Amino acid sequence: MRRGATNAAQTGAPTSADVARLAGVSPATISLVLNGRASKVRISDETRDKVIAAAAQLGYTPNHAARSLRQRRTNIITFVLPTLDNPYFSDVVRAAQTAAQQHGYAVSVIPAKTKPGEFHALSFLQGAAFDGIIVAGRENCTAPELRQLAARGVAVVALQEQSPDPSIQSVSVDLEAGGYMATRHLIDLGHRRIAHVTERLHEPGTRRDRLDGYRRALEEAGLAFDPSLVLTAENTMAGGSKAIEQLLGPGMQRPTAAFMYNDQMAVGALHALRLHGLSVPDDFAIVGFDGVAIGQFTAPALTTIDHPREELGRLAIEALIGALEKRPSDVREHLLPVKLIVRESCGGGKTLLPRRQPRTRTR
Amino acid sequence: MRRGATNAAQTGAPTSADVARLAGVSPATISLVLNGRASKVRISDETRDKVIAAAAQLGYTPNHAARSLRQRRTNIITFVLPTLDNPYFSDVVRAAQTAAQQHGYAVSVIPAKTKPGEFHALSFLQGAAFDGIIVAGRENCTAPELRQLAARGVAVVALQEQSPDPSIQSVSVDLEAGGYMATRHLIDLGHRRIAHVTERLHEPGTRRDRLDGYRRALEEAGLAFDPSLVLTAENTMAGGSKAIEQLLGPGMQRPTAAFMYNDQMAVGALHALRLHGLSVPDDFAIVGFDGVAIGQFTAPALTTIDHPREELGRLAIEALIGALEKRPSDVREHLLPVKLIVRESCGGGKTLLPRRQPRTRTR
DNA sequence: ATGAAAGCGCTAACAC
DNA sequence: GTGTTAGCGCTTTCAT
Repeated sequence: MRRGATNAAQTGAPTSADVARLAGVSPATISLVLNGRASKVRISDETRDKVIAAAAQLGYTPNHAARSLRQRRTNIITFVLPTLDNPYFSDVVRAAQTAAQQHGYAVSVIPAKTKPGEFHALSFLQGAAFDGIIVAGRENCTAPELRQLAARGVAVVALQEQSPDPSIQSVSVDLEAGGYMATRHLIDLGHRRIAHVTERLHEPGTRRDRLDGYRRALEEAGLAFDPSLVLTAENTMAGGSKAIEQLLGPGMQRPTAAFMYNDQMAVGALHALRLHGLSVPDDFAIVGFDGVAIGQFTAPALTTIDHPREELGRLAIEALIGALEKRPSDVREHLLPVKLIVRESCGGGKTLLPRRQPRTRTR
Repeated sequence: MRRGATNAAQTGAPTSADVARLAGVSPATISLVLNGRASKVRISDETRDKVIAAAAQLGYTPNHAARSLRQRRTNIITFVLPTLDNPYFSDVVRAAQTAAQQHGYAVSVIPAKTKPGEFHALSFLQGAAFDGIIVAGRENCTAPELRQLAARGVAVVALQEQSPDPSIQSVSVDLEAGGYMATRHLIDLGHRRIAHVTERLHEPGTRRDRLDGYRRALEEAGLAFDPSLVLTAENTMAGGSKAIEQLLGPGMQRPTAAFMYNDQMAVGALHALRLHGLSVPDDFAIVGFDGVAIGQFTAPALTTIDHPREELGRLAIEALIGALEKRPSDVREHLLPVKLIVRESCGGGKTLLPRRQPRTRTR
């Protein structure tokens, strides 16, 4: 039996044909009107109003899959994050979402931690239910799947990593400068044994990093680089705490300060120091990295390196949409500046004058 | 000119027809093999291998839009969160993702804060690029769009809220019990003026809440409910901080303890108390709510009400997939228990015995 | 100014 | 066992 009946009975959702029938026009007209192409003087006001009324009456919404199939685009941009734990990305994604919406794109987030050895978490993305993808996390950024996606025409932007593939853009903050500023701040405050706690990563980085800045600052001050002062730990508060435990353990020639991978790990560090009865900043100084909200609420408040997180998100979206809409850009890599925020965890920010101001933006 | 040429040239992605041509079979066979329906003795091993080889050679991946259109399903479940800020959801989503993957679904997250008055942030979801949706946040849960989605056949699960629509399931933790336990704990510790700081929400709740538990505990202890002790604030650390400021302001008959909406706001509370030179727990006690990681790292560590966040995520997915696959369930609402975790922010958890143990799970 | 028709890439029914 | 065919719901020439 041929069924001319409305599809709504089967799926619960009215189709453009349903609307067309109700309005007494063809499906093509529905499309024209609802996509605003009616403005090109093509559809009469009368028809337009009929269509809009019919669509409203039926509660019609275009089928996403059909539209994507036909147009070869989804208007969705996906953000791949290693974890939802870190409020850092919350700020980045929020700004990205705002920017994306202005261009007619929706943003969705997929938490995916690519584990070394295991199959890459990104493989399921191949279906490409999105037009573009912004990837954070070193392991995710270096996944071979990304290059495949790029080869298929999906626009790809890597956060904080540089890809050998020229079609993959990157948007980053200047981690090296941040590492330098953090370490330099501690040196200026008189510290000579300065530890650096970093994230345990299983892929080699592609860009100059916190550690490079740390080394540059030491070198500049004529301090020897001591590998035993560089620890890796899990990127969590507990990880930061453990690293400090280790630093304070027996047999260690204790540092007097630590530059932590991020504010989250710095919170853990403060905790460990407290447990050891050490006062911050009097007995031990801590510098964080990121500038996320929590740093203002710790005791003591965190001195940290602030990232322009909103700008990072906005820029990532703009780079992505540029690529998507084939506006060729000569800029393959965007590098954003960071700035030192002096709070309490290193002490006397206001009394001791730094010898010179590292490059930074000031409000 | 008719083009029989491979589509790969146009989009960068090979189609099933391309694979079929290379393997010397029909597109239907490709589908059969690649979807594992070959196991039904229908395809010869030889053909199967040819197909697999051809697909691998081309790097073929099925087009998501086409497949969704044909099958009327996407295998994607979307999580709508009011914000990515709160690590609470990080735990929930992680567990949900694990559970979903076991059933062959991918999870994506959309941060959407429905603002009262403004148009509902969920409206853009109408396209339904997903099979089911799990919604958190009161404003999101009460959005009329949800009922439309449900009517269209999208499975919907609300977190912490009950919908009048019977097709919308709910998965919640027992907030009322948590409120009771938190308040009761403070009462048992000798507090008589106990404040409650809650989130500023613009929609009426649909379920018994922290506040109800708070009132029940007061009542049971013969303490009068004092509306001036119940404050609303923004659900952030800063919001918690401000609320406490207000409580300590001039002209206030100060409480000696506060039960905070969640751990995040409790962190802000600790900060404000510190600024006022009050010692926690000696001068003022704080109970949090949630049990997120940060509570272990504050000074003092937070006494809190722990939620089974993993179970919440897992259950939400299972309820959703049950609905999706039309396994009818008589359970429309799932209620999960909470438990008190005594740390430092209320003092003497170990010395003072609660008069009776509220219902809770113990590990 | 509008309609007819083709087709995006896939899969489910039905032939053979 | 495998190929043929139809069609999911939409948009987009092209005709009228």
